Amino acid sequence: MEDLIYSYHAEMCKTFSHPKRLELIDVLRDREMSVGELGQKLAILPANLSQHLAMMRERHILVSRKEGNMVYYRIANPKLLQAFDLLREILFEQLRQDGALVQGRTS
Amino acid sequence: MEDLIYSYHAEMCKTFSHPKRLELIDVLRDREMSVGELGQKLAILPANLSQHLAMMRERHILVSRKEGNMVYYRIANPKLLQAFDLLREILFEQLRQDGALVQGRTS
DNA sequence: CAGTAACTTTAGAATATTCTAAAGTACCTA
DNA sequence: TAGGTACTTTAGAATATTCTAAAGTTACTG
Repeated sequence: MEDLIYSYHAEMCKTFSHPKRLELIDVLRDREMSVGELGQKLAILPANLSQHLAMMRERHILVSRKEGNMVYYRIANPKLLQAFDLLREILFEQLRQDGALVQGRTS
Repeated sequence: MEDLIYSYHAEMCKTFSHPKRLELIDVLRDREMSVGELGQKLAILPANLSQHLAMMRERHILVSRKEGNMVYYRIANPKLLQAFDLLREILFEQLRQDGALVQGRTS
């Protein structure tokens, strides 16, 4: 039974295992956006963008809404951003300790 | 530059994209354990367990300590558990809404 | 209704992940 | 130092993920 929960949890985490999907989540942080708008921000082919969006929609990470010709996506659960930010904090703590990512930092 | 951060972030999340690795994190929640002890709890072949542990060690999710014949693993950063729990909360909210996971629930 | 814009889906090649079995290393103990 | 215990590494087959290009769908617009 617990095993099933770990599997669901892992499925959810797979969503976060791709840089472009993380970027999508980050870009959708404050407001919904149309697919076209997302495509402009992300430097990615439309087909590939659509695939990433579909995956996140199926896993209920994103929610979509159709309006005429356009489809708008937004983050399903704002708690997701808290988790996102927490992981990023951990990441920065690691990088600070390891001294990686030193080159190119502006701050 | 941001791209690099998303990549690091995604790399970290790959660690959480496997049920056995999530179970390892959960089992190590309260205290360090030897590899043997982990093997008993997890129903997994030693070689495979070792591979999962190595991956998490390399990504600084776990820390290991050798004592004589045995190797002990523990969670590197306690904030990780906060993120883990937050994601699990989101997961349960989703499951409650979707009505999945209904069969087999004891509570 | 023909043409176009905004997305999505499919197919399939390239790449990455996962698992098992076998071999390897390090340390302890008689 | 021979043998055992605890763990790791390697090799490679099975599976899953990702990307591109091409074709498909839906809705608007003249």
